[in-house]
Amino acid sequence: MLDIHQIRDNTDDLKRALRRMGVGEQEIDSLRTLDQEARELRTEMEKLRAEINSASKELARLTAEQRDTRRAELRAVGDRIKEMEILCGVKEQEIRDRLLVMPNIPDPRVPDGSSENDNVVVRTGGIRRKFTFQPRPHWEVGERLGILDIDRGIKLSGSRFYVLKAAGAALQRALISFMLSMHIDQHGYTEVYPPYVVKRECLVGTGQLPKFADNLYHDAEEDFWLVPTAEVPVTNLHRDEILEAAQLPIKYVAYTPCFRREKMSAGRDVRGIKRGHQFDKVEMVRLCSAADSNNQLEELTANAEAVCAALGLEYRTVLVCTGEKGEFNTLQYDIEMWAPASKGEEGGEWLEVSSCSSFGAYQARRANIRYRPSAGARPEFVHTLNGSGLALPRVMIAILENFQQEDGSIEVPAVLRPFMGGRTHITTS
RNA sequence: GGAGAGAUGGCUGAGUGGUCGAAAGCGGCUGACUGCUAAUCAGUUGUAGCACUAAUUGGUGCUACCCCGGGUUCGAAUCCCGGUCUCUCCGCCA
Repeated sequence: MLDIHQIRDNTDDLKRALRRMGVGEQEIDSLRTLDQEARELRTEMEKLRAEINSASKELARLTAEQRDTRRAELRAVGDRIKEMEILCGVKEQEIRDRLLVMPNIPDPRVPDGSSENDNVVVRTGGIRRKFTFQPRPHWEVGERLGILDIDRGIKLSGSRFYVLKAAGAALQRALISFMLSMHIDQHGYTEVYPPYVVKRECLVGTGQLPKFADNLYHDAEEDFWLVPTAEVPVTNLHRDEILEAAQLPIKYVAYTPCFRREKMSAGRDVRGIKRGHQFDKVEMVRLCSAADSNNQLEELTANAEAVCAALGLEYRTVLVCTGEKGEFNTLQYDIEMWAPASKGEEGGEWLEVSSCSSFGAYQARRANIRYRPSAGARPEFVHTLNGSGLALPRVMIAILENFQQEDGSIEVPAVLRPFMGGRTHITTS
């Protein structure tokens, strides 16, 4: 969330910046008024409380008779404080609630726009594969080979679930192992195995709550929440902590399943395995100092691109526009892989396999993650970043569609073979 | 799941209604002494909010914070209620 001081002291700059994210000026003005009112109340209350405190100290030294009259007066003051406390509490809660859903200030580099057509391609990699036959969509390739079973996924759990079998399950597992190894061994990340179920504070910390509760699976009995991304447990590892400057940057990588209700995308991407309620992802998370976060984002994005390149798949990196990016990040790069048959009859499309974002201090302020710039100095909020490295189903789609052979088999990307017992092809037998 | 014990500042740990933001020790910082280190001695040492002050990274005051949330009281670390977490013992279990 934003710092209330920013709203107080830099109102005009803030208005200008947030207008790009669709926040009206009156929204900020009313927040300012609310803050002003709450502070006046709070100041008044503190004065009254000071009166009681000093009077109470005297009271201890008075005789029994002297106390009685004074007591009655003080009790009346106490009652007034209680009334004000309630009123002030309501206002302060309102401020907090509104700050928690207010978007972050976008980086000046973020392009304005309302749809993916306004995203800017900043890099491309790999080469497009040429087919001597009509490539089939992944659901056909997978079903024919007996490695993908969508019908039985639906039987077990309903729409947007699927089953991977035999070499399909092995391929996904190989991808996970390969990605983790790469980030750990070549990119210097520390692997984390976090809980897949977290408390509500974690989701408030990274921003999913309160605004996006709709997209989360929730166990009401224990108030447990299934993680929609490893970003949530991993970023929250250092919630309410003060880190040493020497520890930064911290680089974590975690493989987890992700659970999402996808209510908002009902009817979209229903074919195949592109969008499910449960999917696997390898996620990178970084915590760093404010001065370092630009570099950290470039590095993190490069780490995700390295996976695409190693697999030998065509990809591109886009700078996401104001209307399409996450509301709470400052800057977002999406990495997309080309899937030649993912739209069935209509042909191919770019699939988002990674989203790499920098959040500035926005999440750190929510989750209270700080660091001490030098010994004895005041703690400051860290900057947080995260990015997929990568999301499994879409990479599976890209592999199934790009590496399919005319005979219906799939060539296993060379870098994955060591993780699949040296296997070079997935065939029906 | 059952029974019991506990939660205090960076750490250990006292404190059972006012003089407690909190003893003592450790640690940290500053200074003195010493050729250096160590030792010793003296001083100092929590966080946040707000107001005032306009002071080249400050100063003064007030408020809040002794796990969290309520309550009693003129006054709560201390008493009462609810919750969370930790530890020990028993049970169960991959």
